[in-house]
Amino acid sequence: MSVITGGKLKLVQAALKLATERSNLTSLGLRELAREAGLNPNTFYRHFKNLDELGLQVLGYIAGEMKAGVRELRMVAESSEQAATNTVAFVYNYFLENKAATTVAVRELYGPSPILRRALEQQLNASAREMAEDILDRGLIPRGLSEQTVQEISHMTIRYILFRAMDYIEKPAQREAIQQETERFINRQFRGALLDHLSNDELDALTSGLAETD
Amino acid sequence: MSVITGGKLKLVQAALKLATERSNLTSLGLRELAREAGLNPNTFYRHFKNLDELGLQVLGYIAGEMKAGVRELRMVAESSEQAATNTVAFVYNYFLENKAATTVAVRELYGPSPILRRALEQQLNASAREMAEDILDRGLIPRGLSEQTVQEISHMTIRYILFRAMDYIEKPAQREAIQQETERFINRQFRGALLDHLSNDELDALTSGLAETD
DNA sequence: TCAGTCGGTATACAAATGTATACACCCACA
DNA sequence: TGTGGGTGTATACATTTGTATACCGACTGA
Repeated sequence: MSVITGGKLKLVQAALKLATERSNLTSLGLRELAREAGLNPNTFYRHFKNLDELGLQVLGYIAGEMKAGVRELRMVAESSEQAATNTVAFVYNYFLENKAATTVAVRELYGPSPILRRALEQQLNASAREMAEDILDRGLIPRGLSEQTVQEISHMTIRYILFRAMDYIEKPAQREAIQQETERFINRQFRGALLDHLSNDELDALTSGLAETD
Repeated sequence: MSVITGGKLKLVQAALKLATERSNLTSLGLRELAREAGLNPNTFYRHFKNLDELGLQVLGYIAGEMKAGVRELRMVAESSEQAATNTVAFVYNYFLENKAATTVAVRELYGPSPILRRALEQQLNASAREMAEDILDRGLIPRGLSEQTVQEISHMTIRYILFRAMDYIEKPAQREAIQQETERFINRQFRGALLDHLSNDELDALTSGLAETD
């Protein structure tokens, strides 16, 4: 299970910190890193062959944190009726408490290193599958949606929330609004999907009695 | 109107190229840049005070390209009935033809420089407003949605498409799928919004006759 | 014709970087 | 008891970086 400790942990955490406040993982300097970790530059080589290897370890570290978060998330959701609202709030709060990891993930997802990108994408896909499973198992959504549709929407939602989390983190005044907006996003996706197979005319017929009242 | 030419243009294009293939704008080196542009390092100072200023110019350059694209886009959309499909295809194609600018935009939107981020965000917000206006003016969406709702959905859609464009660019085999998925995304948002003010029970009643058939 | 500005170059230098080599301490284990 | 590996340090060095100063040709306007 090789848990990271000591100087190695210091370096990984330093990387996370520096990548957040200055740039991305792949453009960190070895000496810069050692300085932040309070170690001698050469100590780096005791733990990593090069900077790429460090990057992968950092992602592994992030993945570990995220997994713990998701597990906790499931437990909270389990004990709640108003799943959508509470889950969205919880997810954002989770990102807020893992600001550095979230920032790095967002930046590396479309960053310059193919290795890191692929690793992150798989992580996100796994989360989407899990979310879809969860939704289906617990019957949280309107009836009548195929598994494939739920998966697709989960996939979109995960990505949407991840990016939105950056604004959530950095604009405290808008947190409430972002959270509500995200709930609307999710609801619209699922509800809209119920109407996927309707033509525009059929849609008109169905909704002719409705008009937005606010 | 100060159009960029000569050595300055070479530097801006070099920045775009290097930022795409290696990292982000803010981590470029002055000498690296000059080398790529085939110029003496000190020539940089003839055009820019520092690297931040270069970054802003690059964003301006990108914004210019984007604006031209949007104008062209409007003309295409004008002459089409099936607006959604053609527009989505056109937008992705536009990103494809401006790969470097798109990549840099995605990376800087949540990158380390607040200045660049703010500039980009304003650019995106302007695009969203324009999209919303366009949709409302031309009556492209189901009746019954407030202007505010259309704006919100435009906002979400612009961002969604921008990020999705990265996959579109880099995974040719998936382009068709991404395009269709995006169309579903947009339709679901607008159609789902029609049902915003329904409770879950009302929704059940309305859709009880419907079942996904594919 | 000539002075001035613009875009570009050459040279120089202090600072920072990645890395190699050699040394020091601690702990396990034979 | 000693010996070997894991972790950290000190010193050194070639390379690269940002930037300062000075020089050069072309174009422009008086």
